[in-house]
Amino acid sequence: MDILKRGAFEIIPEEELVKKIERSLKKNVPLIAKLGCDPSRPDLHLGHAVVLRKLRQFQDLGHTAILIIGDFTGMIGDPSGRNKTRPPLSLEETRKNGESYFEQATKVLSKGRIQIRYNSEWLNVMNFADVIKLASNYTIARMMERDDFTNRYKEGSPISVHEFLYPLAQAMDSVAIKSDVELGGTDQKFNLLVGRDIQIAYNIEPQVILTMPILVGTDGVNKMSKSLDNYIGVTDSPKEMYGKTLSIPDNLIYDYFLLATNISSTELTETKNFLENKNNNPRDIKRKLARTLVALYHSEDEAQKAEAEFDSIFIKKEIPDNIEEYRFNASTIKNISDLLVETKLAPSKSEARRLIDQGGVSIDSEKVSDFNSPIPSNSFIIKVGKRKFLKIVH
RNA sequence: GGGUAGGUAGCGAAGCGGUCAAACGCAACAGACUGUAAAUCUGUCGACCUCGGUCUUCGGAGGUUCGAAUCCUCCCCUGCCCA
Repeated sequence: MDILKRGAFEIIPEEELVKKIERSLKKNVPLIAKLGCDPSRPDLHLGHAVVLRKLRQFQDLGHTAILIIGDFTGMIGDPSGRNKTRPPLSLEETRKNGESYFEQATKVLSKGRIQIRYNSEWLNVMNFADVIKLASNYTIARMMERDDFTNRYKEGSPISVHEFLYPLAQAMDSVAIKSDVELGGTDQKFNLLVGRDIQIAYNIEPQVILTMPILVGTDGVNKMSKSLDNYIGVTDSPKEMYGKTLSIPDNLIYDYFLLATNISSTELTETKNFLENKNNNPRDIKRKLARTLVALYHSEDEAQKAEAEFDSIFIKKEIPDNIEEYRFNASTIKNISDLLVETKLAPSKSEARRLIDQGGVSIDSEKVSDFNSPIPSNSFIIKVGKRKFLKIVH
């Protein structure tokens, strides 16, 4: 129970979870822990990992984890935290994303004691009468309790009727798999609670809900999300992961240790003390955080390398060793600005010119001053901005 | 169904016949600085070329005009009020 409570924001109701666990131990029947995944954005980041890691703990305690891939609900789009209607996706798209989601999720989850279910399995076969029956179990007033709906309504921005169906559809997932516990971020609280109510309406023992805090993104302000580009992806390269971690504001260090790593509670306390002592440089502990994260998703070895590379590029301002290579094709590329566009280092020629004008481009450590400069005839390394390198090979 | 207010660059939001590629804010990008890819400051931020220009944009399609994001017509989308 202590393990499960670590980092958790809320468990509703906690006593019920205790009872379920006791019963499970006595009868030797594992609990069913549910986690719904939104396959509309298939790239997982540390924010998703917070909940996945909690699910992993359930697995480690011998319970069954069920990942619900919302291939069907993905067509609706979760309105949580949104101020806009989401563009709907096709079933095929959500399927495909679901597969990649699973692949990434197993970086955190154990492959044993896990089930994957696609919710189109039961949602796609419901007919209109079934939907009406489902919808009759919930009221508009209760739907409107949700902040995002209320806000959008007050602001006068559109809310489509089908968006009301989202929490209900998600609740049907809980009915279908008879979940004992459902995990989610605090922003999912409403949806998870609807699941409880709908389970009761369908005469199923209601699930306990366990919410995890939302991980703040690298900008230190908003929740971590791909669309805000303040995320650290679970598939990010060691280099990226390390660098992004160092860019988080100092006040997030503790939360990241708590929510995104496995360090022991004694280490957590040490971290806290370290940060509270004004004589310490937070950078030191942040470097440890970055190493820990890289080690978790890659390896200890990679973590060391990433750190060494980071130091060499940003502290000593050297050029990294292993740079991506690009095979140069002389027929279409005449000058530097063409090259920037061709290699996607710049989105357009105007942009390429701007970069050069502003001194953002260099070749073998020499600033490029003229966008019409010819391409050197031997291989060279081109650098754009602070951290984009590309080796051009003839 | 009726009334009314709107749809402008990635987002928010000015503009309401020429001086508008379109103020301003945010985001983004580059530079300086820094332990950092943070903060701050400076610059850039439709496309294309010889930097002086050229071309395509302001929900969509037509029209008026020497000239339209700005006026007119029709259509599509959204909010609000009334039924």
